[in-house]
Amino acid sequence: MPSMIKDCCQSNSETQASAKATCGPGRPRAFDEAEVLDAALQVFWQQGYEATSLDDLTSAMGLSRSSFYSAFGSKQGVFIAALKSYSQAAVEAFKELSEQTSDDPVATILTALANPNGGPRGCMLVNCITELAPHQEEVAEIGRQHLKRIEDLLAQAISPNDPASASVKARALSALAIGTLTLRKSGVPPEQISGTLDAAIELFTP
Amino acid sequence: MPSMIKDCCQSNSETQASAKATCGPGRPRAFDEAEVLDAALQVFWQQGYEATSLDDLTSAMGLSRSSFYSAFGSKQGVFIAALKSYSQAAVEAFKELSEQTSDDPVATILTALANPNGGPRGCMLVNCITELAPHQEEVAEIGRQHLKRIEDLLAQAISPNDPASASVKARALSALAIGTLTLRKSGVPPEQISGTLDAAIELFTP
DNA sequence: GAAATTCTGGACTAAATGGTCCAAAATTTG
DNA sequence: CAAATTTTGGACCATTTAGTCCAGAATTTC
Repeated sequence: MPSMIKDCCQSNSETQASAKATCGPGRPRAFDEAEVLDAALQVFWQQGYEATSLDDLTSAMGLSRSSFYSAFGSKQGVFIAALKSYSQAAVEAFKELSEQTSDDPVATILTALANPNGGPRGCMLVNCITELAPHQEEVAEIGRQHLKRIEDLLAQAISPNDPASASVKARALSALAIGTLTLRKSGVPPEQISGTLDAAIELFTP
Repeated sequence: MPSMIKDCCQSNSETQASAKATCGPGRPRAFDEAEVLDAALQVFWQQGYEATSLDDLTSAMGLSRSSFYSAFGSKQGVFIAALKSYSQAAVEAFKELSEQTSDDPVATILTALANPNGGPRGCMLVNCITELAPHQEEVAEIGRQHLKRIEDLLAQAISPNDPASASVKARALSALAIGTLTLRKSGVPPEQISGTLDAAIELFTP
């Protein structure tokens, strides 16, 4: 029976993935959970869920199969954990962006939405919704929450004093941004996409 | 040496899939190629490429493995054939729609784009671009052509006398429609999506 | 009706899949 | 240093994967 009193370990990342507390005696974890989770994210992002194999994952994460399963339980497990972590980080980044931008925050956010960090891989969550939402309710739910947060951020940017009034417009704009991600994935050159986006922004914000 | 003179068979469908000419003596094909191709399309549409197994396909198409491979060559083979056939049919349908509609053709086309026959499965080509375009250039190319055709149709509807001038607007609108497909897939109720679309149309067509 | 030709079903293969398990090594606390 | 505890690597498993192959049935032309 461990004492459970001392404040535990270096678990600063607080992902809700593994319930295992690595306290007391015994060999400590040799990997940083947030780090390997991000590695898994990159692979899923690049290849999609079905096309990613266990070997792809473990080798990218630098984990043995045992460590993998003991830490995340299953392929589904890492996937959901990675997806949640992605959503959280992405929303956070957009929030900061909108707070830092003083003039024309709408254009700034839209441009960022349409040119995600992932580059041609697009938005991880949009990809996952397309691939999995119809068959995995949990993914659909994460997707809906994510989209909602993005829309709220946009509404806030459009009309800081009365965000509710801009909700429809915000949704339309986010749909527009999402659509451009598909254009990008199909190989349409970035300049053309930027042009399209600029024209749309002009129409939307008179 | 067959004579090669008589006009061949009942091959009215003209899909570019199988090079096999079923002329001369011998048992004729027991299935309609276009029909089974459509069956394959439905499965791919519902499940995606990776998630669809050979057994899924053959059982949906009502074909034995031998017939399947002799007719289509590979899983990739049917997939590409089905995708091309889908694109052709979809573009044709939109063209007819835009020609039949006299007043507000833009709204009509957009609404149709955002509410595809596939229902919650969305647009087959958008799904495939998201899943495969980054790794399969052929799919990307088919996707680009498809999108281009849709955009041209929209530009024509927006500005019948000078379509070129409306190309950017057309692309923005198609991006908007594509985005709403993702919203739909994530489970956003259709009424909300319609509302969003109506608002956007109003902004775009003053 | 006979020969020719093609389709059909099912058995088969080799590889890859997600997941399990255990002995050994490593690192902690006391 | 010793005991306790946990990670680790790799072997292992049953299942599924896309794709091949062949003997027999079916249907054509002549």
